[in-house]
Amino acid sequence: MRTGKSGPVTLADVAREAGVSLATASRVINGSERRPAPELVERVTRAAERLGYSVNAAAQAIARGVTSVVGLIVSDIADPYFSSIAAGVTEEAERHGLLVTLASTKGRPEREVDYLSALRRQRPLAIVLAGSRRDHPAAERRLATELRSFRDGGGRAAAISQPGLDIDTVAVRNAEGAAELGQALVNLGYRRFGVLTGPPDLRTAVDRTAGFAGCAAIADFQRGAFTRDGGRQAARQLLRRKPDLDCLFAVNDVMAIGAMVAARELGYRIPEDLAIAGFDDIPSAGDAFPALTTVRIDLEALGREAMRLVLTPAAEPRVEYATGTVVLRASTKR
Amino acid sequence: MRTGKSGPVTLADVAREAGVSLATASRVINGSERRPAPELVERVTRAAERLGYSVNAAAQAIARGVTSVVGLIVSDIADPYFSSIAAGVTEEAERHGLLVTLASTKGRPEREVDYLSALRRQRPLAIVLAGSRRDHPAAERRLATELRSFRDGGGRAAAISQPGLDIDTVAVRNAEGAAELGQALVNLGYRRFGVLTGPPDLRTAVDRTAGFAGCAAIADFQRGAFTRDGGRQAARQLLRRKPDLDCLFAVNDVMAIGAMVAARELGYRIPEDLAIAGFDDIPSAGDAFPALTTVRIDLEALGREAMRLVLTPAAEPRVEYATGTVVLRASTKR
DNA sequence: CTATGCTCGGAAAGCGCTTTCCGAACGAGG
DNA sequence: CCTCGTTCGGAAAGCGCTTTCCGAGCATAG
Repeated sequence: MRTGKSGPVTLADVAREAGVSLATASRVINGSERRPAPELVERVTRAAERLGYSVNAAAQAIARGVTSVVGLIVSDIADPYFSSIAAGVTEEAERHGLLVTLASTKGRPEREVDYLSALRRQRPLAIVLAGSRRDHPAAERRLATELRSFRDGGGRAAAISQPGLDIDTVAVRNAEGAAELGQALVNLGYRRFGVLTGPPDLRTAVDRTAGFAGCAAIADFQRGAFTRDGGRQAARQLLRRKPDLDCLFAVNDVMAIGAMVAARELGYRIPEDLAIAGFDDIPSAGDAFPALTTVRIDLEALGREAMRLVLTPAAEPRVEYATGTVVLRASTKR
Repeated sequence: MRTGKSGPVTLADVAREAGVSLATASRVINGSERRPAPELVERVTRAAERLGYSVNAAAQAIARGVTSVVGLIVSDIADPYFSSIAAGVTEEAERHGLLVTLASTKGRPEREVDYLSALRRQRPLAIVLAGSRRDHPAAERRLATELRSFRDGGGRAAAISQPGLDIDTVAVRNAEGAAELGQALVNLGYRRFGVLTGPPDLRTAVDRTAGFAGCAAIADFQRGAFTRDGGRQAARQLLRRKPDLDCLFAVNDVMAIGAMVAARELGYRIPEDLAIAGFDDIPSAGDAFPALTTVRIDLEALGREAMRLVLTPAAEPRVEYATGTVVLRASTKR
């Protein structure tokens, strides 16, 4: 099909093929204000098709001064929590004809900054930060600096999860959700609670623990990584130490699922011997057996909402709160 | 910090600030062959930092003729199967300093083409197609055309899953894996098999069904969507029709998990009354209760391998096969 | 001390597009 | 029949970079 010079077909090629000027070709292809005569439109369209032309987004971006991509930074795209958020973000992006460039930091705050600056180079319309906020002052400061430069240059950014970054934020009422859950479990008659807390520098984890502690008397804590295996190990240690707990609260669902595995390995029946509850309501929470009691957060909505915020500029950073709802399932049946 | 004109800081701004020419600034920033004198490097670096400069990737792409992004098309990023693949792709991309632009088609073949052409505009170094191949001749033809233009223009592409697209492919030995699983289940003593097949136009689903059927006598089939709910509904219908099956094979894990839910709703104990097996070994398969027997595919490796293939150009399209290994777990314990 | 060969900054061309501006062509109004 | 106002195609400038090319300055060899 293509002959001669290599590399992608350019608009100039199309114009030549159609026997019109570059300007006319451009006007046809990008549907500008000025619509050339029907016959020319036809010729150009045909030529473009014949050559398999695809506009060069980079050139367009540079000429127009805006791109049509948004950046998304998550901690781990394989984690259902983040992949659900990503689904919401991509869905809303698509609705606006935008492409999403994804970065997965694997939880390391330094990488978050690196990725932010890599994304910044793409001059995205907006950047959504969905990585978990950690108490890591140095990284946080670098992040803020980078973010400021980005916004000074006309970029827009939003965060999902904790507020505190001085940008549009969709925050989760972690403490409140955990408190409600704690209350519900107390109402169910549980008394000897064990809590599997996440990393101490992870604000989400800390807030959930605190909220829960406000409503339910906690017999013991055990820290663990924010992952399935973290939950499993933490539960194992905790149950070894305090075998007579009657309910375990893991600060997120993936930990809770790990905890279920551990509890069963130690011979507990769930929920008869030990109840377990989580937080987030990731898709597999409802499929676990017994189905996991948790605090439902509409994760896709979080993603969609962050996109919406970031695409409707405002003078001041806004913070929206998503509240979770307690979902009692079989893992805490009495 | 910034004064005067708006928009992001440009290299020209940096050069002016540092009192050097554009050329020198460029040489310092992008680390070209020619290293300017230390003093100038210092001045430029300082100026860039002071201004919060971030190179414009689009301009760079256009000047250099290559970008540093790769495109990834999946069916549904919220599905653990695809998010695991995405994790592999992003991991390998990062290792090469590349950014990943993600598109989620929600299973509609037409959208796959749309996204492909949208991605093509970004002139990515490579595009990885991880959407499921369907028998949808029209869409497939458009896809092939688009793909050809992309490659004619110097782009590289790879597919994950089925071969047949005339590009580098990482394929899964679906039939073989399913056959091995069938054999293993027969060895375990199961005899009355029910199969939950996916959509009839989905090659992956068809191949797995066929492979399984080659080794195990199938009492009945039931078609269903390739999702959790599809599995649940299909299982429900099938079990209503043939209540005395002793083992259900769902052509993927998410369907199998849905089937578990349905079976339990109908009063079956698993695995005592009914065994269940899936395919893929998504992360939650091992966490299900009872843990799900399945065919393990290293999904992240699929993603990594596809990236590797696509980044090491070859004259002819290559096809690599990933073979699954049967993992017997509690859901088929005898 | 001159000829030769470097090294190193900077001017400028060029990447693929968009958009402004200009001038030609044409229709309508007087 | 002329003028004015439109419409429309094309030339060219410009977007932010990279890179080639040139010329100045310097060290070394003869």
